[in-house]
Amino acid sequence: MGGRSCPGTHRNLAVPIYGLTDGNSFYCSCEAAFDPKLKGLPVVVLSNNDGCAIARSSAAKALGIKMGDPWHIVRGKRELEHVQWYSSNFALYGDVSRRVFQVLADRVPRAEPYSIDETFLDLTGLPGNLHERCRQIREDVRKIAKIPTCVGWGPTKTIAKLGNSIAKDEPGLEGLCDLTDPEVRATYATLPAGEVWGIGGRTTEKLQKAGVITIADFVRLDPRQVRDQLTVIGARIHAELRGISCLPLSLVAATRKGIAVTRAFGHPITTWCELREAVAAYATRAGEKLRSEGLQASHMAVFLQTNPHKPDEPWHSEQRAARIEPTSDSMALIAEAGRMLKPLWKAGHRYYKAGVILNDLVAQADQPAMLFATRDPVRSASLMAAMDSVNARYGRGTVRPLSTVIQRGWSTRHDRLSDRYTTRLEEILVATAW
DNA sequence: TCTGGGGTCCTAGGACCC
DNA sequence: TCTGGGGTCCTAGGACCC
Repeated sequence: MGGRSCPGTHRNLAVPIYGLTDGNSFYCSCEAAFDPKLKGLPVVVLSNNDGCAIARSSAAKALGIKMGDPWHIVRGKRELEHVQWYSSNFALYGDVSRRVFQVLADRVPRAEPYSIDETFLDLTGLPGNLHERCRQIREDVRKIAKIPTCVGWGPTKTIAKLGNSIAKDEPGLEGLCDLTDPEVRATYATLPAGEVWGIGGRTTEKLQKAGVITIADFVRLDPRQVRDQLTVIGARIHAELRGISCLPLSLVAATRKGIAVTRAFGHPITTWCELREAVAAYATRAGEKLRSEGLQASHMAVFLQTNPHKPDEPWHSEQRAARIEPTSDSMALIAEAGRMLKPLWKAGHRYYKAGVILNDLVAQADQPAMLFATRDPVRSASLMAAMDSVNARYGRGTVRPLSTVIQRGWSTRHDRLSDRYTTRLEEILVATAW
């Protein structure tokens, strides 16, 4: 990696220093934060449907459990009997994430949340010993939010990110890695280029064919060549590794560009009836997400896939997309999704996964009709929580569970479809002509 | 031999990230 | 039997317009 660039132009300005903190095995650490006896044990957090491992504690990693391992295979192994496994609880992880961010934001001039477990920090011009400062921040997060982290820092975000991953891999560094010094960076330039943030599998392959193996090899390339072969994205990474900051800290939370609700069914679906029910539920959920953020969507895509893990069965993946009237009304979304899905569905296929994706989001014009659609006879906690959040936003009683409505014989406020609450999915499907 | 060309909008698809 | 669910950004190419 090269030295710092552009010296002297802004002699009066301090050299920028970016930090990156990252929660170790974040989801597992969240579970352990609420159940301290998990500390040090092999813990695994599973994806939706408990399909595969999406987080492993270090003890679980040591047992050889990999990211994305299908749980039905791993579970059967005798030597893994004592692994503690959890279904994912994203509401919990979101809460912990906000707490961690608050601790960080209170301790640096500027902080940018990057992902559920990562935060970029502005460490520019801080007085005193930076290493000691980062050590203290890390300690505070562990004490207050109960989450172990690593911190890396350097002159650009990409270098900070690299520092963070080095801090994670080298126990001797005690979770801290300072890459502000070009000479220190040079000692890590023998790492594979694929370790760099933004250089994924495809790019690594491409680079290898050109004889580029290590970070040092990559940095040595001619910038124009990088721009030609790897587009502006590659060019930015290349510059950042040479100490030229191209990715500024952004303090305004980016407005969301899209909303996706996609899911594997858990078992193959063959009938139109089952399929429409699943996709109607996704569209309903997508509408809830829109409304909870005060947004409307004016573009929708729907897709349908068979199982990609069955090489002997033919694989189909079909998608349809179209502009729609701006809406956040679940009813309208269900109707649109149905219209798009119908020509995609074919009898005889064993469908594995489907999804509804909303794009071109705009601020909501006015309040849409509320819809509470579920076949679930159980009032699950997540359902009640979703209902509460709608009511908190639009006023008490805007939505209620179906059972309450029936029980009390209420004739309730209307929606666009009929003169009473439409809460049963079957009715919605009939009414929207699926 | 040589088919206008540039701008803009839209979509699909690729690549990467957590 | 059972294999994640979200996101972002960029590019190429077609349609359309002048």
